[in-house]
Formats: sequence, C-alpha cells, structure tokens
Amino acid sequence: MREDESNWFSKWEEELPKPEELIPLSQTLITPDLAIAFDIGSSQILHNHHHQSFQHHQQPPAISTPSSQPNSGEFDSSELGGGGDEPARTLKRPRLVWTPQLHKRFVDAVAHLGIKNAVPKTIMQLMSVDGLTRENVASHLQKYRLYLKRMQGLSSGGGGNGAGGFGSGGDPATDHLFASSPVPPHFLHQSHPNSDNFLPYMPVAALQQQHHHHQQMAAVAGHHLHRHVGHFGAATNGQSNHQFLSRQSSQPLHRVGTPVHNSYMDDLESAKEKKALTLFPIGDD
DNA sequence: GACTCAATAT
DNA sequence: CATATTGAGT
Repeated sequence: MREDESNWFSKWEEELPKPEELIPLSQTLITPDLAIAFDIGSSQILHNHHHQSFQHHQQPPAISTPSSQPNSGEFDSSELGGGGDEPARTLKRPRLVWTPQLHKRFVDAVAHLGIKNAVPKTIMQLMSVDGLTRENVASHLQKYRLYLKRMQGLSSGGGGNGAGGFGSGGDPATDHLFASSPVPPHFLHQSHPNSDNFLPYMPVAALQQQHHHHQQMAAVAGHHLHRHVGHFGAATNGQSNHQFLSRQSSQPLHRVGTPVHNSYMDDLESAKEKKALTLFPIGDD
C-alpha cells in the first residue's frame, strides 16, 4: 500500500512545479453572455442556432425602488437605458456544480500555491475560471480541508482514494467529489515550526490564451433520484460543442437557463427551478 | 477587508 | 445531498 503513496508522490512532483507548464491554467466557467436579454422589451436576440434553446429566468435582485412592494411576481423592470451603464446586475447565480475536472483545477491550484498561499482569493485567481467567485472557492475549500483532515486521521492503508468505492460507514458526509481527484501527496498539514514554504510564485498572469477548442456547456444536473453523476466529459450526446467567447474578469455572470429538454434526464419533474451552473471542461487534463 | 470555522439554509 | 449563506472570531 505504501507503493501507492510513493507513486503519486513522484508523479506530483513532476507535474507540479513547472512554471512553464503551469500557466495554461485557464478555463472559463459559464457560458458567455447568454443572459443579457430580458428587459429589453421588444428587442430580441437572434437565435438562429440549432442548439438547445436556453431560457433564463431569473429574479432581479430587487433593486428596490423606494417604497415598497416588491413585486412578488417575477420580474420588474427598473432602470435601464437612459443612463448608459453596463448593468452589473447582482443576480443570483445558480449553484455551481463542481465537476471532477473543475475540482481538479482547484486541487492543482492549491498544490501549486502551497498551503500557505492557498487562500480563496489566490486560488480563484489561479484557476482563472470565469464566473467563479471567491465564495465558491471558499466554500469548497472548507469542505476540502475537512476531507483532508479526515483522511489523515484514518488509516493510511485503506485509503479510499483512486476512485470508485468508498465505503466509509461513519461519516462519509463530505466526499465523493474529493475522492475522485488525485489528492496531492501531502496537503496534509505538517506543522512547520520555522520552515517556510517554497514555491515563490507569482500570480500567474492569465492573459494568455490558446487556441484550443475548449468549450463550455451548460449542463444541468437533474437529480432527484439519481445518485452520482456519471461522466459527462465525453459528449455523449450528439451535440458537440461550440466555441464561445471567453471573457476573463469583468463581465457579469451568466447563468444557464433551464435545460429545456435534453435527450434524457427528465421525466417526472424537471420543470423545477433547478438550475446549475456547470462548466464543461474538456479536454485536456 | 480577508481568512477560517461552525452552523444553518436551500 | 451538495452548495450557499451567515455569523463570529482572528
């Protein structure tokens, strides 16, 4: 069993600290401006795409006109137009779905940063996933840390890593996703009395782009009877991807609308307000 | 303000 | 159930 550990160890060593190779960490989360279209009233977007049609409906945060009465309804139209501001609408984002790929990025970022610098802001920056917020990362990080702690306390032998099964009986509460990612060797805390960390890195300037066809798709998780998401990685559906613009920084959020109808996964209830923001990591890993 | 943690809400 | 949100302490 010890072999396992040493195995990843060397692997990680190679994989990690290489500046040259590290930079290409950039992925964009949600699809681009998909959502800027509601209140325009009569204007319409042209959709001639033979894609799935997205629909969005969201609740404006109630910019609150003074006085009262929230329209409990669905939307209100408030200011717009005249002023000429890009509306940085404070919309409510759909829940982020942490796919194994996304989580991998997360782990990579943390690994590269070193425990010390691995704080939400930095991680988020390094990940360069568009749309990802600090809170998203913070929340996930919190759980991730708990996961690591748990693993430490447990026997090193039975470590249920790798993938697949996990059978903790006691309190498996926080795992699944974590378990499927190659947990770096020892994020496990080691107290450093006076040793500092190495890796004097700098925030990577994520200004570079590659021409790789990465695309993102909005997938919605329709669960409710389904446990564990399979692999979406491969576009099992006939629809392949499309290329969108990826904007980095700035740009409000976009959320995907309801799935409308996909080939599968919706039967009983789906018309719920279940919206999830998920990115589609493709490719390379 | 930002980070961490626990508890809680959805 | 997985995330988000909130509150308190540093």
